[in-house]
Amino acid sequence: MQEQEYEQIFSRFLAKKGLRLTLPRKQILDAVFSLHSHFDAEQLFDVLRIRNAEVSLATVYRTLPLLLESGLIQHSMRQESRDVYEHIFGHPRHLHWICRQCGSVSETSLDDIMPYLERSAREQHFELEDFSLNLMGLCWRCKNENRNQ
Amino acid sequence: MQEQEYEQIFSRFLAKKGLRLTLPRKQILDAVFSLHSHFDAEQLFDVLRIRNAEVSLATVYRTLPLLLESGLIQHSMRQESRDVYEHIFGHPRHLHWICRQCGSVSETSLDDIMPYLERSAREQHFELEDFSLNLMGLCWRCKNENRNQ
DNA sequence: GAATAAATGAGATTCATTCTCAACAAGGAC
DNA sequence: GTCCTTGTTGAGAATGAATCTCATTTATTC
Repeated sequence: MQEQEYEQIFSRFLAKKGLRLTLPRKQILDAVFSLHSHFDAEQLFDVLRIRNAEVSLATVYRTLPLLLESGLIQHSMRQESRDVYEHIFGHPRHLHWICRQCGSVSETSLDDIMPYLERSAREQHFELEDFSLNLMGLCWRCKNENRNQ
Repeated sequence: MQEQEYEQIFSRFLAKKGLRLTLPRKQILDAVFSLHSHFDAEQLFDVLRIRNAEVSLATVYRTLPLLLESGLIQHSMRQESRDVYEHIFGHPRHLHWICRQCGSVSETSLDDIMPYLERSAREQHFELEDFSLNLMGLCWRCKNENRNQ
């Protein structure tokens, strides 16, 4: 399965930094990849408890930056004053359309604008590592709802 | 001067909501437009004190959402766990290139990708109100510095 | 099997932001 | 004018996500 792959990636990443893939880290990693949508630290912590993994919230918070740096997850947005992440292993990067009314998040491809961003980065000699492209407004659902009131 | 213009805009916006352009709000508005770069709530508060405006931090925090909603400022990024804003009256919208090492922020035009975003919004019947397009990495300065070490 | 370095949980701490509340204005109705 | 409603403010308390501390445990090396 794919499981081995992300584990290998993380394990190698950690080794390169002189760190180890411990049980808590493995459990956090698995929890992250068991989710197929956005999550924040607290939600991830809940998933871990449901899976009977004895990992503290502190360790969750400590592991997130490592996962970010390894490239396995990305910081995808900030919602309700919480940092929201998603795993991006296998996924292509995408834009987020965030409804300010119902909070729903939908995604679209970045293909059309990626070449432009890359060219722009090259022109400035900027080394692009990460980015967040979030678009806020009203989804069609909420737009219609508001109209009918 | 331009001063009247943003004041009028804000005043009208407030009136539409049954609110008034009070002295503290006027002072905050002027402080915002006296700045020509990004700022957070605390920095804005400092500017107000320097200008001898007796405005509390609470009022600064209360006024920022109003300025946002009026379209006079935008939430441009989050840096060091603080929300960073900038006024956008007269300015065209832009992308932010944020260096993770030195914290510098540079801007480039959105012209090339805006049509795509608008088309994509139309296709989904999404009413676009606001967006943040932030690109993180290393600026050329820090990239060179790292190389020379 | 020391010695060194990394990891962890639990709880305390930080700090940006929001909330509460009492006091104060402004404007309309009469 | 006076009453009444509604908006506004400052000061400080409260919130809560994220980080830090520290004592303890675990792994690795020599």
